[in-house]
Amino acid sequence: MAVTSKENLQKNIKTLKKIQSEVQSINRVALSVDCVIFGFDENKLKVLLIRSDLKKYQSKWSLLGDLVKPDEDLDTAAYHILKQRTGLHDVYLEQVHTFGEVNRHPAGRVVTVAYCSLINIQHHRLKILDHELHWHAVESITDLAFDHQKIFQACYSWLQKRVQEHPLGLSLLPNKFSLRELQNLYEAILNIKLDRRNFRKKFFAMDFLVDMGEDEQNVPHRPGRLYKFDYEKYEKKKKTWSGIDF
Amino acid sequence: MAVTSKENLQKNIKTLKKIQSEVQSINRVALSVDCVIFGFDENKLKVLLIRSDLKKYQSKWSLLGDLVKPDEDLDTAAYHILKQRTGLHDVYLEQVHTFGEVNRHPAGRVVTVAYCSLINIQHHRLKILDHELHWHAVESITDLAFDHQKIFQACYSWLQKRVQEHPLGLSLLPNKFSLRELQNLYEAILNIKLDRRNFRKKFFAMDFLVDMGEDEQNVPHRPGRLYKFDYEKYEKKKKTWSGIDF
DNA sequence: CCAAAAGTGTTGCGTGTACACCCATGT
DNA sequence: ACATGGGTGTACACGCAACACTTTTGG
Repeated sequence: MAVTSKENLQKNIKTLKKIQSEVQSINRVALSVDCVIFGFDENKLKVLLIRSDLKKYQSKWSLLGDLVKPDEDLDTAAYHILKQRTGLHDVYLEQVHTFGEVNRHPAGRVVTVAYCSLINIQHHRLKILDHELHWHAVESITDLAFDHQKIFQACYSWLQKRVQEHPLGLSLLPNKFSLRELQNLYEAILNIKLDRRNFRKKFFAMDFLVDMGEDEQNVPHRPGRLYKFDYEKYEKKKKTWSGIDF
Repeated sequence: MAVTSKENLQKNIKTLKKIQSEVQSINRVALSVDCVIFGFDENKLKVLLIRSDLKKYQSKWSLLGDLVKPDEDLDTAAYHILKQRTGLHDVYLEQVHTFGEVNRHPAGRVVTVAYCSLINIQHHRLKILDHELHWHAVESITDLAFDHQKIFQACYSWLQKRVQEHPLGLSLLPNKFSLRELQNLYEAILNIKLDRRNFRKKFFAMDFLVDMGEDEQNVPHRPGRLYKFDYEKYEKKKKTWSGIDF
């Protein structure tokens, strides 16, 4: 028993050393995060891009990304990019997928973790921090640098799916919004037309909208009511079972 | 014009070199994949685990994983593990999430990409390749090594959600199965009871089940019909819009 | 008073759910 | 014959989709 224990111990120390040396030696890759940052403006869904600085991709736009430092969590790295590029810190951010094809990057093996972020574009307007940054309508995005087109597409599809089952889309709107704005948002993200009355009924039936007692200002027609979303109520009531449905 | 172009070229070469050196130098981490391999047996959902070989976690079980080699795609690395540990190659495999907390692994910074895999446990029975491998019922999984409990939980939750909107669960059954088996599978994954008649109606209405013209064998009661799933038909008919529903 | 968008209800249809009886097989 | 689970149908409730008119505001 004692012997077995001692043998085990030595064996385990050996195994740990082996793994440590593997970890520290050749089996390493560069790791980056790339953020697909969505905004909503002029009734269009937009994405924030930066002009690529590599010759090979000179005329192309790319996602906002950076290498992950060895002492930095992935989520933290993604937040840093958001903060650095938009000046915003209170944003919706969620990991979507990791892209690790061997030859996806011209500078060597770089595995990248893609994050999807949703920001309120009005807030961002006040702090343009970089002249190489621009908002692009999603329909116009056709030819990004590296494999960023693929990453963008994955995040966009992810958003279209996710927005139907989770109220994350509201992060794209101001805190107070009209039902028209909300509907425009869904129509823009999903690229469909929705019936105004049914949309309204739907959201009121969910019972997560709080009447702010205020109306729109400066519109050339009858002003709409403003609402906010009650996230607390949502968290309590959110469903777990919605039925099998392929 | 020519000057500008030349300047650009030199600037770009410089930038590329800078990035390359960053990629090749300190900013590197070890990368692994971990597979949460689900099986279905005795009407229970099970997970394939291996006895951890590190002292600190001596008595604990862990997920099947390995370091990603510098010239290996992520998906490929996951497939290798499946192949190596189960002998199976034709399995359902999908990336779920990447875990990158700085201190998640005792051997140093290791970022891991979690994959969820579904295998037909009957097939696997024939090829037990490693005596340290065991199937565990999901309810009994409470204390895995490292952060594997968290990874497992993420994959299990992912599966519970995904199985409601995609027929991936059928990968856990034999090619021919009875409706009872299918229902047991869903009840096990979702941990709920379902009405037999409504379940039946639901699946027949989807119209993806093909009657094999055969019945169960060796059951101590009336044998049930056997069906297979028509994946081709599913691929054509699968829905894209199911409505906003939080 | 005109334009433009807000606000409001009803009806039909399809889908989910609850529920009970007869049938086929092995023992 | 009996025990066990297979196989079927109906009725009700609810949610979604289709659809038109009146109201409020600014110009």
